[in-house]
Amino acid sequence: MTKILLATWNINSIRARLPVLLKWLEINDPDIVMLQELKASDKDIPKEEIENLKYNFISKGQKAYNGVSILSKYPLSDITYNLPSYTEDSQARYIEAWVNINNRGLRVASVYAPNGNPINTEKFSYKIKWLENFYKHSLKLLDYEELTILGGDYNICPNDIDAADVNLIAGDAIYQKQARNIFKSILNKGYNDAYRSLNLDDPGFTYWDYGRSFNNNIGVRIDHFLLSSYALDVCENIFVDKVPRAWERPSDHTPLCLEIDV
DNA sequence: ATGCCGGGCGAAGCCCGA
Repeated sequence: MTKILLATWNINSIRARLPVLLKWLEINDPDIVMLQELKASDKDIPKEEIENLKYNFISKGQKAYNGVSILSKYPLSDITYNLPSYTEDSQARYIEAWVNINNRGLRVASVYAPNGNPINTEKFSYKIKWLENFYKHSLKLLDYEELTILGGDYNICPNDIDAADVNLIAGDAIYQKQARNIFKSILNKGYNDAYRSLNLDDPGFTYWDYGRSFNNNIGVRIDHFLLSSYALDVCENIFVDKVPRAWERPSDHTPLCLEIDV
């Protein structure tokens, strides 16, 4: 058996966050990392520094906004650079790959769902359209009957326990029923919200606004690992690493970590 | 409880994030 540590992290600019990212990688030595919000085109991503830490690095970058990547100590293949169900999407929000681990493996994706604010605008309808297409593709992946791990910033706060104060986000796109219902549909079709499957009581916040929110613990749980049942079966542990959120020049998100034994 | 932070772009002020 091989123990694998995975993480998903919205780093809010890979260039501004490079020192924090490299420090975190060196301390924790994760095997697979899904990053979101790189805010850089592929040519502007400092991938050599990451590859120097013995990672295979793939990305779908975009100038100024969005951008997703996967880091892996194991070989990556069968790479998909967008949602096959939404190839006309102009924003870099999805990358998927097969990870070969000792001639077995798992399928992973780095997911960055749209923010969707303000509601009652085309930004929110785009969020819903994107999520519907993600839903469609995620169902297709279930047919493969693989260890499937879809990690990312879903920009969805699934339930009341996932927010410090629901009154603060009542009008926010992350808390709208339309978006939350799509998330629930994905779970109803067979995916597991890994954090909530294993932690019934801890809120598990992964995001705190810049300013005083982190010190006051006014957070939300919007970053998630969605697992096929085969992946949940090999899941050993899942936890939020709040440490880098307290470092200098942090991202407003902190890593969500998952340990599996395959 | 809004962008007052923070980042990108591009060279001031606007777009974006949740």
